[in-house]
Amino acid sequence: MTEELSVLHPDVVAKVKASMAAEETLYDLAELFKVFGDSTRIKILSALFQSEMCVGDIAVALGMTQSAISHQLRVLKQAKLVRYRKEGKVVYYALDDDHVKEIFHQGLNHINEDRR
Amino acid sequence: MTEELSVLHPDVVAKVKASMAAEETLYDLAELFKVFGDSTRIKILSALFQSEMCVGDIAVALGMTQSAISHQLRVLKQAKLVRYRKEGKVVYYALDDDHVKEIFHQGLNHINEDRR
DNA sequence: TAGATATATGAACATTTGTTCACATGTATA
DNA sequence: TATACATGTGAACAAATGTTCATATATCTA
Repeated sequence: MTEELSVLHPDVVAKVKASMAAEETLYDLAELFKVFGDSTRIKILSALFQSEMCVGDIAVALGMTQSAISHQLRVLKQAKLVRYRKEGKVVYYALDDDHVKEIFHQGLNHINEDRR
Repeated sequence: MTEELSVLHPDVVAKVKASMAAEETLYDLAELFKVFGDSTRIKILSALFQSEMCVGDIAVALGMTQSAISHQLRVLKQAKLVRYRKEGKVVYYALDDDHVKEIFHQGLNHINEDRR
């Protein structure tokens, strides 16, 4: 960042900078997408698309360790993408809101478009 | 993955596994979101939201190195999130399609919902 | 043609991240 | 109450990732 960069289009740069969302908002947005950007977490979300599930069953469905799933569920929980309810020693996880589904579907749209 | 996991709800697991998208599709989806999951790339996309821009101006607008921007533009290009056109020695980048905007906005919706 | 400018790229380095392993916590049941 | 079971969690390790630095490539202009 120490290099000297000349501005080719000062008007454009000024207008663009003025129109951009707050630094913090963009950071939060990147953090949100980061959560979607892991195949284990995407698989978990995809599974919960169908119905709520407990931790052990998710692990079996994905062929992964209970511990790995639990770690990732924590990430999804912190991002408010999933919610949970306890029933005795079993914990059931479910998608938290419909934004998850919509973000998911928009992503699929883009991917399918690529394959035309 | 060597541990023994018992299935608590065999019916649910079977139904969920049957309903999930193909492994490869979910992998590609995660790869797509991974591209959105970096604040530099999010800022670049956010900037291009307003108008097309050349590499140097993006660097100035974001206060970052030309090299860093160029590296990230390559990632965005590979994911088909941006396209470019050359005009002499200047290269202008722009958003590739509207899915980018929609995914972006869905993400913002989720974030704003969190702040209620 | 030589030099300046805009962009691209490879290697190196530090940081982040996901899984594993071992074990802690909490709950049901014999 | 002791044991089994479901889940959560910290530390360690390997792999992936983003930036920097140096330099390559391409194009314009004096």
